[in-house]
Amino acid sequence: MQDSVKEQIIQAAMHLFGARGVDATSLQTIADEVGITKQAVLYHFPSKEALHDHIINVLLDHWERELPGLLSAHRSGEDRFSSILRAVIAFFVEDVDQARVTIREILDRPEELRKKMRERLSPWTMLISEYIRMGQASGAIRSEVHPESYVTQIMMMAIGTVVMGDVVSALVASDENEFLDNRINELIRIARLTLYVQTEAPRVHKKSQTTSTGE
Amino acid sequence: MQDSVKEQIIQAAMHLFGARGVDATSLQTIADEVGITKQAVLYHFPSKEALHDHIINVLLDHWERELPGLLSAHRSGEDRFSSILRAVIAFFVEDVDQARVTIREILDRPEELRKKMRERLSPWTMLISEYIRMGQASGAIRSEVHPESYVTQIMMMAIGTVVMGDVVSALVASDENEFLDNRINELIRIARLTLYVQTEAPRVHKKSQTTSTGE
DNA sequence: CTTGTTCCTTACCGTATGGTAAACTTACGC
DNA sequence: GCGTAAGTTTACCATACGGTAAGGAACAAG
Repeated sequence: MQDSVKEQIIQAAMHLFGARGVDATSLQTIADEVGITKQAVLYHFPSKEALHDHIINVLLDHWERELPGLLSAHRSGEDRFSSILRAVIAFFVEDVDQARVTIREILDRPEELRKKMRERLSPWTMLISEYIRMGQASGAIRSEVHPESYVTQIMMMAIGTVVMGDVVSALVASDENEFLDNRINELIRIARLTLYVQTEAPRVHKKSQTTSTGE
Repeated sequence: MQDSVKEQIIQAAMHLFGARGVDATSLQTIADEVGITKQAVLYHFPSKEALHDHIINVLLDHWERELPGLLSAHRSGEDRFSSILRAVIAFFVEDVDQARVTIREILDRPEELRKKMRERLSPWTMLISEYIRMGQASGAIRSEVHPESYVTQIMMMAIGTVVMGDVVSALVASDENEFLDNRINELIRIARLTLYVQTEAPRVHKKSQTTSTGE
């Protein structure tokens, strides 16, 4: 019974905020999508700003809840890396709305988001930096890697791949033959190769140069 | 004398659209920034949508004009790559507003932007893909590179670094010690290493393993 | 002086927005 | 039956928005 009206409002808002942006989404539109009146929305959330804030918190809650799981419980060794990265990407793919809202929030209210991210998420992601430093100490990870910047760049690439990739790829694709899977594979190749000392791909997926006969 | 009112409107709109988004920017706000009335804006542009469209075209014009120059007129060899990439990044850094507007447009009107990008920009960026393929044929560039995806990802990383980097880096930085330069350097390292076959940092040979701090 | 054009202003309008106030409905404990 | 609290509705409001209409100021050409 938790799929209450309030929950529906949150879902609708997350979707619409992601698709059109907060400013471009009126309370009426959200209400319509849920099938209630605008005032019903204002009953559950005292103001639009309160709803906005709540949506951001929902998003951070979700990440805070899922992130630890993504970073553990995977195979060990170097494949562990690909596995984790794929999980992170899948996480964004499954929640495109949330990814879009995140990017919009970065643009609209960077200061607030920075603060919240640092408070709530950085404890987890900084584990990755630590992991990298340990790897550097043991010689498994390239010494030139700048851990924090590396993580930042890969994270950005992951979320960007999902949210903006299909448009950016128009820069370079003359046809519709540029698919998400290709970009994800390239992202993983890039991330892995630039991290580990020995990464001459165990199984070179030499899928194509001329035709990517994907689905 | 071309720094006319119309030009001022365009500049103000570019800035405000980038900072707050198109929907969140009223014609009045633009007019205020220029120091004229709202109707003066509507004299030069018949509607807000027309202004919006024009801004996007200005942006594409700019890119179309500058891109060729960025891709040529640089040193040759492998340094040419870093040089070009730095120029591209500098291009975004100098026009953060335009970069921000671009990302917002990707979110708000992906279809339209896709179309325009493909028509106007892809001829230039596809040169890079061609360059990569040639490099692959000659053996200088890694065969695993998926040219289009590679270009897409690096482009996205470049623009993302400038526009979203400081917020995303909050994921991993406990303090303000994470700067743009670090991310740019890491981006260049990543881009270069994943492209060329021989990129074991020009100076790292058997001699020394612990050479970390590059330039 | 008149006419026309360019650029910009004041005045105004219909609509949609976020938000307040109050009434209504349903359910539940007493 | 009565009170009361949660949830939702209808009614209403002030504001801000994009846009239209019309009029002026400046200036040039006849």
